[in-house]
Amino acid sequence: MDKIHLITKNLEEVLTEEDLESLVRNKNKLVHYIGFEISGLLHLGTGLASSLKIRDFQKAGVKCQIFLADWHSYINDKLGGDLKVIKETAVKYYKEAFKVCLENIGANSQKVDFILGSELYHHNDLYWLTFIEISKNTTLARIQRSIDIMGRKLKEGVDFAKLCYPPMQVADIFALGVNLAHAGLDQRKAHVIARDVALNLKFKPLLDKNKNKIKPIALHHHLLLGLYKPPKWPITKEELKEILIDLKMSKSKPESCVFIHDSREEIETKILKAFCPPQETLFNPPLDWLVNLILPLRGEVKIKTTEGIKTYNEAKKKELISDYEKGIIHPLDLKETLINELWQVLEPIYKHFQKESFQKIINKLKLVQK
RNA sequence: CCAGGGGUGGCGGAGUGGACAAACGCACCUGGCUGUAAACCAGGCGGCCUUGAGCCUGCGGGGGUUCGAAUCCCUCCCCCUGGACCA
Repeated sequence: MDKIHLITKNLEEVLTEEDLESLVRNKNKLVHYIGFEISGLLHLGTGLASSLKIRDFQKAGVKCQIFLADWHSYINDKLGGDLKVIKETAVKYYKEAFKVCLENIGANSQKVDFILGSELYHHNDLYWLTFIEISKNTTLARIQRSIDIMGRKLKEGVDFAKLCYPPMQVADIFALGVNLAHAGLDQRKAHVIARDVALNLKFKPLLDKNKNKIKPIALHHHLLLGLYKPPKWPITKEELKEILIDLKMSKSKPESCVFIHDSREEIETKILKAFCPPQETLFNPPLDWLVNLILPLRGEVKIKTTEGIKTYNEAKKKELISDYEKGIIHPLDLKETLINELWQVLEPIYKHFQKESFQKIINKLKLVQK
């Protein structure tokens, strides 16, 4: 099943493989969606890692949709909690930025549908009915536990609107008729709720081609690591697993991530400063980026090793990691490769946004911290 | 609406009339050491400059008392805990 391979490659988690197989086997129309909050500038994770999978999905014949979650962003106090600014940013910047990213990595942006949350909800009784149905089929405790999907902790005293966010996110999936719900691993809780309530929905359940109720399949891509050293180091594998989501690249920590608009100099500075212990492969941001982003993006990379220049392709991912572990790749050589390769990908995007009209909005968003 | 607790720098958290530009910790920045980063050591960390026992801004907002306020009073806003109200 080549289709399935395309859909699942480089993913961190698929819920569940069996469901996906049966969906494909029965020749159902595959409908994908990935949702984004509207906040600051796009970074590599949002802009490239997500687009990379969209490219794969398109190759597999999947209908792809990007959901611009303006209401969710409003609920989550993004962009100063100003819905007008959020909407404007979604339409004028996010859409454009995603299109550019998609095109630059070889996906077809024309065939991706962009959907604005507020438009989906407008005059849509069925949506709100589904929202209520989802809420009826889950518990307050569960919703409370799931608010980390918005990057928040319950203890910070959330307002009630924030508790509406998870069921809304789940309702989005059903309202859009999505059978392939795609997101970073941090969105797991919402997707699991969606799967748990799916068969109980009456008003707008997700159906297969034979009109049977089905659960949406959750596809979770890897979250690129932030460039900083973890708060605790050294750290055990188990401890790391627990805090991994907190260590993802985050636009609220500009030095932890690379934005799709960063100049070559900015990229260089950030990556050279990145945490990168020799021979460490468990938590090593530059190695992580190279393996999980650059390799799939570029197909192959050349790196200086003590055994001369070596070429690694996607199939040699494990070899690259083990070579680093053996110490035949020096951290600085790894970083230099990463910088060069990353710039190959980002330069056209960088140039595209040099136009004055974009610079204005980019500079505005640069000042935004959340 | 009531009662109690609270709002201090990027974060956590001291300070409760003068020695506070505000302890301490974390984060961050610079330099040294490493073929990267980390660790470690030294320094910095509100702003300004003519770098000074200098000036300005500053402890939720506004007003006041005082020679002097983050610290006292008034008032408003917001957060937390419980209660009341409503059913």
